[in-house]
Amino acid sequence: MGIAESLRVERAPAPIRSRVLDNLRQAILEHKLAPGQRLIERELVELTGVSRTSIREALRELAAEGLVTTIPNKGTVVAEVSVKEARQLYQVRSALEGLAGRLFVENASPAQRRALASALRGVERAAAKGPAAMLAAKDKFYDVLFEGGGNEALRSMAGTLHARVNLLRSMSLTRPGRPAESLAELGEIVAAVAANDADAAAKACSHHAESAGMAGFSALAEQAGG
Amino acid sequence: MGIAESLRVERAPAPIRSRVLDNLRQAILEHKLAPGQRLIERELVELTGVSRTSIREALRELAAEGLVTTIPNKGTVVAEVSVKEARQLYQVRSALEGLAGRLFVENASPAQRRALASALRGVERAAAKGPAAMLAAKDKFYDVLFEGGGNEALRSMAGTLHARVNLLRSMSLTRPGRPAESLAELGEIVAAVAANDADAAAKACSHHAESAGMAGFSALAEQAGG
DNA sequence: CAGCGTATGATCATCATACAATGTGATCGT
DNA sequence: ACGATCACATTGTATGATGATCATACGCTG
Repeated sequence: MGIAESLRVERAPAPIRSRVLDNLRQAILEHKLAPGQRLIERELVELTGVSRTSIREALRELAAEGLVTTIPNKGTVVAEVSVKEARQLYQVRSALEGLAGRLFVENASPAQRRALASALRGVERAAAKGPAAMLAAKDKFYDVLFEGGGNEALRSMAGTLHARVNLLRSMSLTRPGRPAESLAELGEIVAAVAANDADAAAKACSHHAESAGMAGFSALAEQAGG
Repeated sequence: MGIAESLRVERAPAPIRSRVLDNLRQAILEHKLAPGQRLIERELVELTGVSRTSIREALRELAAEGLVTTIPNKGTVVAEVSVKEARQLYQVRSALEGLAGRLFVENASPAQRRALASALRGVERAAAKGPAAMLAAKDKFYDVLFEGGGNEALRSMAGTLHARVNLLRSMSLTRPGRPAESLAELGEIVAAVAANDADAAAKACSHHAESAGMAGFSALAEQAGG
């Protein structure tokens, strides 16, 4: 690290509202706040210790991200994602991940390619430890993938998309056989990257996203049906 | 229209902040507010006649949409899109429009297919009237396209993306020969739709977006270079 | 004149408070 | 049981105050 970076004082005392925003977002993603749950401003004020102004501004941003829904004069609730909406979100996600795969092949550095292979091994190891660990490892895999593609806009859009489908996925990888299938699909991605085949990588990424969506839906259907 | 729709009273007294939001968004898209221009809260208060509270909340949403940039303790400016960012945005857009084309073939009703062909003829007519008219007609074309695909999430993401690249495109169709080229590409989309070939439609849509991006960039390069 | 420190003004960030508008549920009289 | 009415909770908007941060101008010193 050069002296310029080492001396740079972090220009981000992190405005309160963005810390509130981060906390709320995380709480939603971790399902500490369940979809449909009301977010009453006064309660948030008490919980966080910040003023209503800041709370409201944070809520506006969450609303723009699609993580909460605001009903005028009624209030704000954690967004609920219908199955239909989730299907749409997965379609979009599939398209974006296809692009991510292509860009990775086209732009990733050798180190990033190694990191992707390494992340795959991480997922393999995590697969044994249960769904939660595997999800975390997959997030890491995707981090590397999007990072290597070098497209910030893509990464951020995929991120908000991921957050939104996450509202629904409590059941993604709970189907027997799905983890192994998922692993195989990730393997194909890495293989396509190794072969430097952008089209194949795009297809593999897109296919994986689609297939993950399908798995979630059939789990959902079973749950609803049973 | 069924009785349910005909009796539905429009539940939307339109909170002030969302009207402010709409107005600001439109002003930005119409380049009445230029990229880089500062948006000073006090001035916005005076211009709009609403309180700072509402202004700030609207600005937070615009920031989440990527249309403005907020620098802590400094202020809010209309977002500036660098060429690099625009390239990334066009890549994403291309992927999304590819999906849109595929979904249209898969889901659009006969009426919507006719509307698409009709929209194409509208673009042809508008092409003679200059770039502005053609842009408007193309927006209409895309409206039909996304509508027919039936994916709301896709539509809305494409919308915000469109808004963001719009920050940069004053020169998209000003290149000689580009309008004709653009028309031909739209024609291919419609042809693929007529042939019910989802893959071809996806490719045609994606190609058109990509090619529009390229045209914009070379125009930009000329401008910078000359 | 270059460099430094200070004064000053503009603007944002946050907060506390107030009041109006709206929706919700309880109460009450019949 | 039914409808009107009232009370309460919550959001929507406005206002004023205070502190923080940044940009700029100014003046001092060597």
